[in-house]
Amino acid sequence: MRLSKAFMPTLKEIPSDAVVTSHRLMLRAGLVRPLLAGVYNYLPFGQKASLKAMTIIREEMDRIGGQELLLPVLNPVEIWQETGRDKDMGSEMFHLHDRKDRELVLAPTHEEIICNLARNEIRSYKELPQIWYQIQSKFRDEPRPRSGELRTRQFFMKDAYTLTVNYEDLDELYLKHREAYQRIFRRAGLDYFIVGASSGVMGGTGSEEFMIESDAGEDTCVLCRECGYAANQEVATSNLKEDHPPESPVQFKKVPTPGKRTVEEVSEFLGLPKSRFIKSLVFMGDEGAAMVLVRGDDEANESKLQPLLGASMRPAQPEEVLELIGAEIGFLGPVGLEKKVRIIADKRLEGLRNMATGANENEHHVIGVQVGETFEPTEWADVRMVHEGEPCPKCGKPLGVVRAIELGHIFKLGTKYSAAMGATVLDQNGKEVPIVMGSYGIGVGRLVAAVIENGADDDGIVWPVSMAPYEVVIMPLKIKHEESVQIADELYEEIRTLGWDVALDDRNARPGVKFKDADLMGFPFQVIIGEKNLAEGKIEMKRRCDSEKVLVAKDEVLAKLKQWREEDLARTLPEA
RNA sequence: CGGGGCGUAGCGCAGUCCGGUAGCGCAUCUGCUUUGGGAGCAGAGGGUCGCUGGUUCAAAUCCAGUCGCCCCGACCA
Repeated sequence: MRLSKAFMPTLKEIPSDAVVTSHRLMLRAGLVRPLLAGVYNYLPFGQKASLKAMTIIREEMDRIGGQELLLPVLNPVEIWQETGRDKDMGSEMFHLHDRKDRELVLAPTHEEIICNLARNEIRSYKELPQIWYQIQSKFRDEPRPRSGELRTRQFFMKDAYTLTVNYEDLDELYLKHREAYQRIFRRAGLDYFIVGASSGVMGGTGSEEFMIESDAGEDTCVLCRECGYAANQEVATSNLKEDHPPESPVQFKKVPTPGKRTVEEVSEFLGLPKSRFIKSLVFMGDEGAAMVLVRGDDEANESKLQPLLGASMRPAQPEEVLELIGAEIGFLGPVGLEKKVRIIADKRLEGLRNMATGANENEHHVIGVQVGETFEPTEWADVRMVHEGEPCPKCGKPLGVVRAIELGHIFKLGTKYSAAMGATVLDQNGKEVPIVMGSYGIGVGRLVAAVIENGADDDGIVWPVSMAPYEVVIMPLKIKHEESVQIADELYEEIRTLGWDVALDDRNARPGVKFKDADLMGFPFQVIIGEKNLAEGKIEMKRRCDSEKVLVAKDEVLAKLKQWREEDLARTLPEA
């Protein structure tokens, strides 16, 4: 690529509304431009980086036997009604109407379409297993697009689906995807980790996410540096022991607490530690209301509640609470409600003595509550949020909490979709069984952004060779100096014949401009051809990742480039 | 959807409080000089001040509405 002809609108100044590093750099380096909230133009250099990511993904998917196909983005809404996901997705799905006023949607994912294809075409277990994948635009009307490429409304995604006749085969293909993903992220140069995750609206029997640690991330993960336990905070657990010494029971009693609603306020008012409170939260779910109890110094984890309360779960409105219980939020408690409402108590409350909680009467609380005696919850569950420093559930060492970017998510779906849509095959016994499915996604734009986020410095992007739009830039510093230009041209042609992606900065620009752009755009290797060095038969080379600079003779440039390239690729080599 | 901020030239901003001829830097175009870390001089082009309505002799500026963008939260493969 001759940069004098390239469309590469780099920015000297930082765009004012870009906050996260990757977004700023993608704008400044001329990779993307916004069109509307959460929708971006990919300019040539951005597209080239995406293509590098897609190539890695394709190679690794093909390696495990994946077959690439392409499914339509435009879907009839009816197919989504079959599984009820048109409702589950709600306004996250884009809806539109065709000229005959038929309702269509833009696909946010493709389980239904895959299922439809399978039920039409697959009859026998002998045609299974199948691994199908595609790389293509997804549309999701996010409530709040943000952080540049990290959360958009239209984005490229590699989504893969496995079809098997039983769960053993699913487990095997799931593991294959897990390994393929490890290779993909390794090859992109990312220091990823894998966490157990919540399946959310996808459903199914288990899922794991591929994360990289980053302050720009939207997920929070709990990690044990000691034994390697890792989980999304949505599902993380810890091994907290009860920390209250045994003591003799306090008399159960109702006490006035005028105007004191929060645990904070009441605890100060009554002179009891927050850990002595039972926090009572009311949620609405698929089967009506439920009261959720956690200790006063704990937080309820709504992701853990979702499986218990169903897809429609949401916090109850103040009016709903008042109608249900007869008291306002702030004065709620489980005592006396056992017959009236489902009570889900966090396991940490089990057996606690002398607790305080709301009296279900405005301006009053009760003290001397003995859990299991004064009231008995409907069920026990782990519904609390795990925090930094709590003991690891596996080894007991203190847990760490980090922000992370989710790059990939793999799901064991089971038969949720195939059963709902009648996608069945005949098994070895001639019995009709629903196809067992798995689904596996990687956000391509997010992957590119994560690589930038991961490797940037004050001067700009630092691409690994594997992801760089161009691996080398040749920079004749003075375009009017014929010898510089001639040598630059020769090197450029020579490197091109190797099949490398090489750029020639033949712009008639001052050296400073070329240096700044080269650093900003993150070419892994710079070949700097200046008049003075050339007079001594030397050419300067700079490696972007560690700023190593060397002066070499002209005929040594290629050897040095090869060496650097090998070293760089070795860093991103997946384990065998 | 709740809270906050911002819309003035391609980009970054001032001007708005206190109404009175549309500004600055960078970028762009022309010419000359310059060429190892975002050049210098001289000249030039470019703006319905997001949009609609209102107040006023007069609105970028005041009032009302509306649209868009960003941030925090809610939500979320």
